[in-house]
Order: sequence, then structure tokens, then C-alpha cells
Amino acid sequence: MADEPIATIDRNSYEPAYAQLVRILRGQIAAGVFRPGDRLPSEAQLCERYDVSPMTVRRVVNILTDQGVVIAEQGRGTFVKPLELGTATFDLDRLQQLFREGQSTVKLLKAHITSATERTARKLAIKVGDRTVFIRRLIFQGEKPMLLHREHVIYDPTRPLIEAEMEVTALRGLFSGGGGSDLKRGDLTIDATVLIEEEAALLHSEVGVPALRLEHIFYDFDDQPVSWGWFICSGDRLRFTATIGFPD
Amino acid sequence: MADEPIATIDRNSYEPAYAQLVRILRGQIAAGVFRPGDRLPSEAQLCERYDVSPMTVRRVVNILTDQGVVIAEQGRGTFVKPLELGTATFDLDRLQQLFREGQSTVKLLKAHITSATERTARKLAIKVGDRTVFIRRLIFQGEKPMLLHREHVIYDPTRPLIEAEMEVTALRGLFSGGGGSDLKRGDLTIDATVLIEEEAALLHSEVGVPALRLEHIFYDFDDQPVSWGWFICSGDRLRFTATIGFPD
DNA sequence: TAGTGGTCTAGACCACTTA
DNA sequence: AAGTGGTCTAGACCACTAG
Repeated sequence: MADEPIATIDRNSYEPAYAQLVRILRGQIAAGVFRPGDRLPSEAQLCERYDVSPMTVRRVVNILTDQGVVIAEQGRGTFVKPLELGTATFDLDRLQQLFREGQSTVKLLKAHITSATERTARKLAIKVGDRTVFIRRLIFQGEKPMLLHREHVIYDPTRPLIEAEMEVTALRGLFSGGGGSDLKRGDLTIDATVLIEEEAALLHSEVGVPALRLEHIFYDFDDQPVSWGWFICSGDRLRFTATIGFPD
Repeated sequence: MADEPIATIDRNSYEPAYAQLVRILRGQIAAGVFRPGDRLPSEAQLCERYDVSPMTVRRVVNILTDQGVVIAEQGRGTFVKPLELGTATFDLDRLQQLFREGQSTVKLLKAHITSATERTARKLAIKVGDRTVFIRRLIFQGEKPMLLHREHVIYDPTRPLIEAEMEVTALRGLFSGGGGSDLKRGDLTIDATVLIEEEAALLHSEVGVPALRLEHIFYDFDDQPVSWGWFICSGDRLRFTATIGFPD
């Protein structure tokens, strides 16, 4: 009984016991008390040390497992996971921030009904020549043009999709969750491209500059594609970042 | 009491009750039984319908919340979340697959001790002129060169880092979790670039072709950078993909 | 006040690993 | 056989929301 862990659970805190214990254990891992590959104390030991019930400890271990911090092996123990480059996940936080109130303005460049080309028809699972609405928008951060957005939406005369989609709020809704409530899922891909003349002019950049392209296809609850489009941003203005491991 | 849900929990299944209920509810959401914005049945109702205890239902709701499928509001209910573009996460699965056994071969192009330039020194938090090891590797899938890797590792004469890092297994370890057990965390960024002459030659591509660049810095448990490097792959050979919503 | 989700208990039984 | 994690029960009390 040399050095008990100093940290204890504060039952009077607004932070729930399970959250406190998650924080304590993550901190110990980040501090190197438990190194990758080490075995954590058994669940029974954790119950005793921190004076919580088995269910609470189980919940803590589940959370750490979901977070990718540890791996639990039945009959052996719970172990700290080593770094795995492959577990990194990139999110669109930076992009989402652009669409928060006051952070950005959206300018509608063009929107008109057109006929689907072979490529558009394939992406939207419609026939060549079917009517679609082609929309182009430019998203500014302050005075700076940050993003160029192109989108093909299936033209449905029974619903006033056109006006709703053209609105600035429709774009914001996609990012903050207000608008697209008829959509079941979306597929996204990131790839690299270079700015062509039109894009360079709109983004106040230059032809041939490396740029990221975020393509999206959204589907409704009948698994029918509804829209296909993509954002383009010059590479020096926006990046995707991720952290793996224990950034505490 | 018109139409009870047909799906029930099979207590004899190897699939735990909580997992079955998660699957059932996700399926109902994907099928449009519950639409974005709808309220799910209350926890008490779910207990009754599926004949499980409150704790099991709570666990299910927690899982669905963690998955971003629903949002629980105290005192009001649990609601199906609408699509949010900003919640999309891109992972490196495709990249990781390359490094699985038999999927790829790694060719060491060059590895030598050098002195840190201003840029390298800044990235690795060392002084200009300090010794580093510069490594270049080429990763093949079958006969095709897929990835070019450049990396600067801090030279530590007390440890045989050089040999270990140069090994093919070191790279594979980064992706599958065997090797980097002295590393605390890593920061990653994705950006766009175009191939320069040397890169194009090695990757059997052409100058100016758009390419993705995955940069990484790894830190040890003293928060000291250990290595800085990046992968380059031509954009038509590798993409990052994500799906949001209910892809069931 | 009634209903909702949020947390937590103090066990139980099981499957698995290791010795 | 002993120890580990995996699941589950049948409640309890609390905080919050709504009518």
C-alpha cells in the first residue's frame, strides 16, 4: 500500500462519477502512468479504489473502449491501446464553423433548370435529359471567398425544392441539422484537384493551385439520390486535421 | 394496440439483448418508421415492449446517442437526429488495408543522417543543424507504386531507432499498432498538392497531377516531437470517403 | 403533478483465459 | 480453480420539462 491514487471521485460534483473516472484514467494514461500495452487495474480493483459500483466501472471501461483508448479482452484484462495511424478520423469541424451564425455569408451565383448530362444522370440514378436544377454558390468568410459550391438537385415539380434549396439557410441547415430532414443518408469523398480558370477567378486565386474537393451525394428514405455536388477550396485556406492518441 | 412491433429480443441468441435492440431501433429509423425529428418511445415504453430492464434500455439509448443517431433531452424525450454534414468523419481504412499482410510491399529508397533545416527544426522543436534521419520509402500495391513517404526522425544515438524505423515493419506497425508503443500522440493533416518531377517519376505519374498529402508528427510521452513526415498519393488512386446518416 | 431522461446501486450469472 | 471481462436485473433517487 505504497502510493494510492490521489484522485478520488467527488460525489458532490456536477460531473457524474463515471465521467470523473473516465477523466482520471485518461489522465493517468496521458501522463504515462499506464503505457501502451499495460494492463489496467481489474474492474473489481477499480470498484474498490474509487468506491463505485461494478456497473459504473463497466460503463467507464465501455466508454474508454469506444474512444479507442483501451481494448478489453475477456478473461485477460483491459489493456492500453498503442497508437494506430489507421484509427485516425478527420472531421469537418473547420468547415462547419464557417456556417455558424455570423461566420460566413453565402452568395448565390446562378441557379437554373437544365437537362442531366450522362455523368449527372449516372450520379443521380436518373435518365440522361431528365430535368435537374444546377446551383452555384460562393461562400465568403468576411471579405474572402473561401468555398465554391456546385450542386445538381433533381427537379421535382410537386415540391418547391428549388426555392428551399437555393436559400442560404439550406446550406447552413446541411451543416447544423435544421434543413435536410427528408434525407436518409449522404456519401462524401475527399480528393485533390487543381483550380481551373473559372474557379481561380471566383476564389481570387490562380489557375493550377492545388485544391481540395469535397463531393457529396444525398439520398432520401427511398434510397433515391436527391442531389449531387461538391465544394472546392484552395488548399492553403482550409485543411483537415486529426489527432490520434492521448492529447491531454 | 393496433400493430405491435414484430421484432422481439431473442434471449437465446449469441447477440446480446442491448445489441439486438440497437439494431432493431436503427433499422426502424433507416426504414423511416421514425423520421428525423420524431420522438422515440419513452424508455419505460421500450422496457415494456421489448421486455428488458431499464438499465438495458438506457445502455441502448446511450449507444445510439454516441453513434449520433439520436439526441436525448432530459424531461422531453429522445429524438431522431437530422443529417448533419458537419458530423461526417473520414477514416484511413483504405490506407490501412494497404499495410495488411500481403497487400503491399515497401521499398526503402534512401535513409541517411542529415542536419535539420529551419523548417525541419521548427516542426521537430529542435535546433537548426541538429542531427536527424531522413527516410524515403515507396509503398507498392502489387506492381503499382501507390504511396511515397518522406520522414524526418530525430537522431538519438542512445537508441537504435534508425534500424527499427527503417524496417518495413516499422511502417506496418504504425498502421496496425505493433510498433509505436513509445508514442503518446500524433497530429495529422490532409491537404492538396501537385506532383513535382521527382514524385511523378517515382509514382509512375506525371508532373502537375493533383495529389493528396497526409502529414504526420508523432510525439513521445514527454510531448517531444519524435518524427515528422508525410505520405503523398496521386489523387486518382486513393480517396477518403465517409457516410453520414443511416446506411442500413 | 406527471412524465421524461440521467445516474447509480448491489448484486447475479455467464464466457473466457490462465495456471 | 481463480480471476477476468460481458451481460443483465429491479429497482432507487434526482433533474428537467410540460401541462
